[in-house]
Amino acid sequence: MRDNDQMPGHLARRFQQIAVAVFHAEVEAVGCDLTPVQYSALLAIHRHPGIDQITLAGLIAYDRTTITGVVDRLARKGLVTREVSGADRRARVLRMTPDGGRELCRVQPAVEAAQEVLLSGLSPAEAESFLELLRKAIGAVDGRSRAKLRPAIGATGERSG
Amino acid sequence: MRDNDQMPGHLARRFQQIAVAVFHAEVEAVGCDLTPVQYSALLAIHRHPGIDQITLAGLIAYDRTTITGVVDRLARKGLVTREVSGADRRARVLRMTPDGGRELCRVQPAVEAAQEVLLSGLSPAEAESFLELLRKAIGAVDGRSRAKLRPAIGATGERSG
DNA sequence: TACTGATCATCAGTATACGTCAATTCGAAC
DNA sequence: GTTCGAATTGACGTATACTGATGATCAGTA
Repeated sequence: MRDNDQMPGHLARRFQQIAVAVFHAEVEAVGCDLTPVQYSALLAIHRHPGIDQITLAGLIAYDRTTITGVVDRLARKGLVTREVSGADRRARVLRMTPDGGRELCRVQPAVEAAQEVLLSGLSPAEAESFLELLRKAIGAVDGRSRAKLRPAIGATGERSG
Repeated sequence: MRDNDQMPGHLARRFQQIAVAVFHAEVEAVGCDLTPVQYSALLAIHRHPGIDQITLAGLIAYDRTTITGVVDRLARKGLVTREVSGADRRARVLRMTPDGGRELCRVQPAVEAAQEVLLSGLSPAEAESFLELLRKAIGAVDGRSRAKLRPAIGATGERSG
């Protein structure tokens, strides 16, 4: 039996745990109240106005049911609007409000700072190599997070909607 | 604004998300019902019989309030026992049951398999380099989260204060 | 004995994450 | 026009994770 620091799964959990804490600290420091997931969603909605929730989930690799709560909280803060689509009344059309735009601009430097803190233990060359390997590792097993889901539904990230 | 691919925080979340899914798949395949966190806790209790919950939390870098629920579920499955310590009536002494030992043995190959799957996109040299950088990055920012890594003081997990 | 501060476990509240199921709606076949 | 399969969303249950608060206990002190 290996030690915990030999287990990529454990290290992944630990790194992500710290990443969330660092994000919270940096974002709070600039007076914003956004979680990492809420930031990702807000950014995606900004880049894809009128997106529906399923497509949004695919874009940032979230579970479909998780998006409901995330969007709910963003809407409650007045950062996005969620309206029934005219073309497809099942779908909810998501748009960023002016308040959402301001919040996104305001939080941006904090997000950048958080990413730098996370890699502060590595030299620039090491950081680059680390991200490269991380992307490579993810790429090889991407789609595994859907392994237990019914196969009929589309893959994460591509819905060409 | 960077793309998600350039954000270590996002990549960390994605990698961890996949790690959990792969773990679940492999563990289910051998007929076990353990989450990654439950496995870590069970292994730590096996290695430190009589450990209390706070020390356990420090060993595997969990939040102290999370441990309550994790141990609760392990106890409900009959894999560990939780009794009030004779020396310190605030503390709960944790021990693995024979059933817990059997479950741990049975799940071990699945856990190993999951770790291999996670790194399947990397060559052995790359995998080693990746884990090295991951450990280094974590080491530099460890302590930023509420759940800090704290090595056990005594061999059996006694913390004397 | 009583007070004080620290420690251990737990609970309430919030948020992420996933699976299952139900309700609604859409598109297409009948 | 109604029925049927598919798709979108939401509700509910379970698990992890952290903040803040509380109760119980321990150790030290007056």
